[in-house]
Amino acid sequence: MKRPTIADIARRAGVSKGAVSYALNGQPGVSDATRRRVLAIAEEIGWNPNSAARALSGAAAHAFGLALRRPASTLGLEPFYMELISGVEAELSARSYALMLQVVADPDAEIALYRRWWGERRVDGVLVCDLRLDDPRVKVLEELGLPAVVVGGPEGVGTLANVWSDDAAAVVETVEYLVALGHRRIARVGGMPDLRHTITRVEAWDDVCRRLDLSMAISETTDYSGEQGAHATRRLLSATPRPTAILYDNDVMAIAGLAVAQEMGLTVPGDLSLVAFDDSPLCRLVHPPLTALARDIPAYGSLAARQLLEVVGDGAEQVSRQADTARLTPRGSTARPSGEDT
Amino acid sequence: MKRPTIADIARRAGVSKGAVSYALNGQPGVSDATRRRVLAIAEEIGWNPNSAARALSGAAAHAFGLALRRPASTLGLEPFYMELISGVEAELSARSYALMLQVVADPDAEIALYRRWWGERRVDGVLVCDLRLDDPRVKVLEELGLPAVVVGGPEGVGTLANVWSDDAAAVVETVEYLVALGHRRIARVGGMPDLRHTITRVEAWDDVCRRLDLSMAISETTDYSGEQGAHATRRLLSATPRPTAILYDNDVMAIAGLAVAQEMGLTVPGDLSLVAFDDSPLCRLVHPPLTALARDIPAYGSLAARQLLEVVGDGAEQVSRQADTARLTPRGSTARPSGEDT
DNA sequence: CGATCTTACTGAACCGGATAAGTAACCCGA
DNA sequence: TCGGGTTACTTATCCGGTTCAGTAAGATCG
Repeated sequence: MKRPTIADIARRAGVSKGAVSYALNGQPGVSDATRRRVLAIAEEIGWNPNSAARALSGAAAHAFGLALRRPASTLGLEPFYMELISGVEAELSARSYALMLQVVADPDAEIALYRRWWGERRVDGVLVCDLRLDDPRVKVLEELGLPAVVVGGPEGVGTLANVWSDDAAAVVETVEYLVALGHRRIARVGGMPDLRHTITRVEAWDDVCRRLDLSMAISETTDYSGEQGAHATRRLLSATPRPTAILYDNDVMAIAGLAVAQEMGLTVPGDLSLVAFDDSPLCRLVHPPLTALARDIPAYGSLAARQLLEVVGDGAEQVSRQADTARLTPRGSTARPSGEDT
Repeated sequence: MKRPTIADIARRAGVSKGAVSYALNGQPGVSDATRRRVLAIAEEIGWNPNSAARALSGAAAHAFGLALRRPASTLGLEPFYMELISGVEAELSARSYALMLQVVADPDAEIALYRRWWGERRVDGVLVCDLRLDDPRVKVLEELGLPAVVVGGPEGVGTLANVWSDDAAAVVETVEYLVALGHRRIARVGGMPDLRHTITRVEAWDDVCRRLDLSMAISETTDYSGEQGAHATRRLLSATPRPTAILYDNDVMAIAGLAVAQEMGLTVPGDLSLVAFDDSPLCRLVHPPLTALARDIPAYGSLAARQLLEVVGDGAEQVSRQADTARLTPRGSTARPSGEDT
């Protein structure tokens, strides 16, 4: 029952601990015969290297950290994180890297967690999500020298590496598409206003709406929850005249918006067109299926993981890498506005 | 930049490493004055215990493991895991325990992962989900002596601790409710047939349907995906006569089923009543909102985490603890069947 | 006042690997 | 046949904590 160590292997093989270590790590210094014997014994008694002992001898922790600052409820609902994690995992598990996950309550707790993880040498690097304006985490990570990859940017990441996708282009494409369909009164239900990517989207939205000279272009902000999405939709649809199209910052709010529209007796897409930022299978499951700005989020996570592996590996200087821009995927929730509204 | 060790503290404080260790751990053997001095220095130079060194001296890894065997796509969609994780985290992060997450491809990979985690002393215990019939993981964990808590059961968990909820009672309650509303032809779209909890639900379903002598009681099995849920629904609704109510084994399939019904021109709940097992905010967001068997999944995760802490803590013998039974939460998707169907 | 007990430490071993330095044994060429 | 190089090891040290066995100095007490 006691877990075997290299000393056990050494005793059985009749050689020293050092020789066993060389044999197991493919280092030169032992004969092929001895190496085979050692490996066979290790296999036989089910030996695994004690990661603590390895780490103590200066090796890497072979683990990355990911702190999530969202309440439990939101976490469960939004597919984004889970998809991101599965993408990260795809990259890491192939390399036997572990992912340490922790939910934190606030920015201070997150920073304390980074200090602890790094101090305890539990992780070799971290992934940072939900970049904010003047995000204090960036400076702390730089000071600590803790390798990190920011999922977001490219602005405001300091000297940290990052991966990002061009949300501005996606917003512009969507608005142009809606306008091409004939919409002139459009609205937007956005996420939390202090998040970097929300700011990027708002700016792109304002620019393109001004450029196309739309008669109505309202932006609302929410906390990404279905409740607030529904509430914002209700407010928007109670206005006179009401918008003929709404762009949501995530799929959960778009689905909530769809339910509100149906409940208010509006037909989608006849009376109202809806577009969701981020596409999850949910968008295809509701009726009508939602037009969405699809991003391959697992791929985004994989890219971030690969980048972090690189940063940790060769201590590369800052690298900024761009993921694919969200693809506008028209489905049943968008159409030209009905005549009276045009 | 170099991370400080207790040797650094010892040098500064002018005492030995041993004294510093006693001081930092609240052990007797140092005077209050020295203890305060040591703690102040530790604080000042930003010392954190090296977890590897601690673990090497026989301490716990202060981490639990969770292996997920689902493809990336399903993981992102189903809120269950993320909610479970957030519940687990709520318990663990308060105790500075970390959660190691890894996605695995198949049962063998999962077992190999347990061996590795335990051998490398990376985790103090694991949470096991998706218990199957004759699940090979149980025996391996028992043999390894790796502390574990099965989320499921109570049958088939061997000598492992477990937490479970009474799905059979929930199924019975739901069927009785539908029958009380006047339904006599009901169907069920279930999850993967080799999962323990699916078997439990099927048996309860068969029993109660036989007892109530229903004229139609079909069970379909799926892989929990929205696609298969939609497909099963299409098949069920194409039958003559068709069922007037369907119980789904998760919310994703129920939402897919709702979309299928609407697409086939059936009104919900007029022509068809729907009930979802597991309630996520999604059920409230679609129109009509879905009647659901609500479980507090974060609480379920917390319970499992607390149990694992106990098992690890005092090496308690087998404990089986029951979580709350799913509560039937009627919403807009269930009603008495329209006259012709009764 | 000397024996004993307590307090507050020090020094060293230990955990399980990695690794540098040391050491036999053997081979090769001059 | 001897020096030099290689091979195949062994020995010892290190990583950063924990912990146990000392050990001085001071307090307590008969």
